[in-house]
Amino acid sequence: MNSSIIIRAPLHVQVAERLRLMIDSGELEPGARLNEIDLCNTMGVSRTPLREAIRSLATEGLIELQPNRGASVSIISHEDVSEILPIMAALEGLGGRLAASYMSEEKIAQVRKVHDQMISHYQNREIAEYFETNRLIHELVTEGSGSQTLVDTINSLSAKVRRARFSAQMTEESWAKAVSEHEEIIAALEDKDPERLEAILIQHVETKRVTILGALEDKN
Amino acid sequence: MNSSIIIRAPLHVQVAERLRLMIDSGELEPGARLNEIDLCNTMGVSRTPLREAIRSLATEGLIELQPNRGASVSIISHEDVSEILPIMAALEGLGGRLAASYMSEEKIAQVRKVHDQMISHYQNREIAEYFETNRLIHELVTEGSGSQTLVDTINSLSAKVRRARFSAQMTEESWAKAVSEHEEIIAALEDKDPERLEAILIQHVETKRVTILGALEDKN
DNA sequence: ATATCGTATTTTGTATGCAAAATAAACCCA
DNA sequence: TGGGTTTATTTTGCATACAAAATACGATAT
Repeated sequence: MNSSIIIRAPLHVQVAERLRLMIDSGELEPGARLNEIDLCNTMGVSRTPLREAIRSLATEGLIELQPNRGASVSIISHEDVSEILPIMAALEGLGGRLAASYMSEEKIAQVRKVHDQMISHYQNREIAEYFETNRLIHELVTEGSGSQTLVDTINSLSAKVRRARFSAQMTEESWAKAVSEHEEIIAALEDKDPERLEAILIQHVETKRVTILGALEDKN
Repeated sequence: MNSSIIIRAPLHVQVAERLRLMIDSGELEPGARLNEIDLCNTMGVSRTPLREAIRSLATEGLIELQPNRGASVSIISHEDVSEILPIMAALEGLGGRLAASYMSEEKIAQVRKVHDQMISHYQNREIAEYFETNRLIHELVTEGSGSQTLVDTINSLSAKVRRARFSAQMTEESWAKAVSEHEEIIAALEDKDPERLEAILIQHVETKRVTILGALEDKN
């Protein structure tokens, strides 16, 4: 029996991943039209799997479909951010509350490790690495809730605001605030204090909301 | 200028709607395999739009995809319900909190009207009508939050548990409890008391969780 | 009778072709 | 020259055709 078979994902899945990456990285900017033939050429696939991938991303909300007029990268508005972040706050809060109760010691230690890395990235002003470790912490905490549905739901919302790409314009002040909140997060987690962790996470997302909206203001 | 042009939705959208209905109604049972050719014949469309629709429902989570092995209606497990309902509780709670603050008098009056209808359906033991008005009340309240994203997110989660189809097995007791909670919901809404409405809605979803899990127990 | 191997059939995955709609271009006429 | 209409081109929507994988079937041997 051979367990080293290479299972390659269906093309439409690969294409979807790649499109997600292109949108996430900004290679495909918000509002950009997706020309099927162009994308087929650059990806080396036919229109069928591409179109299937586009349909997927459309139901995820990353792309918008206009009948007979093709697809375009959906634009994240001021209002969208104002709607999405309170929802994320409630969900991250729920995740934290559950995580504080159910997370294993090993998992908590792992979060602590990533937390310390993040702090060091903060001190060295390595913004990309900071954001990645930051994201990872939130993911680990949410995973600690033990609810995959919760992880998925938050991820799906997070993917929409991620494209707002506010990190570059983060002020020294808001950055410091976010870091200090993270100190509280790790403390509440290690103390296994559900209510406190929930409250901090909700506050933390609120801080993020203000930061993002500030960044969007400046741009528009 | 002619505003009476018939804009027909793309086939893949129509097909997706129909599939959703078939899943919702139980015509396609959980676990049922979706044979593309059969479905094409019954719907009178080609495989292309059908497959696009299937991809959509898969990202919605109503359908599961197995590479080279087709799609099947995803099965809602005990664990899924236990994961989804706490999330819905948090979100309905958030929606209620916002609705109590921002909902217009007219909207509140509309909810009251549907509420009274629901009570009368309860008294007449018209279970289907009861569930429909019940669903509508929750939708109206959530809409009252003013957040379309919230409505969509809750709907997407709701769609997954709806298929658990526990209504038939609802006990007289749990039904009475749900109704009495609804009395509190409408009261808190008319009093414009955000905290109370949030608390009741969270409790209400908890009641629902217990009821559904009870029904699933009996079946399996 | 059953297990296994090989073949046939079905079913899914991907590419291509054709029709309809939308967009761009050319043209005409005031 | 500018507005509007007609024609050409591009682009999307849908159907079909072909390839690859999976499943079902049957024959053979034990």
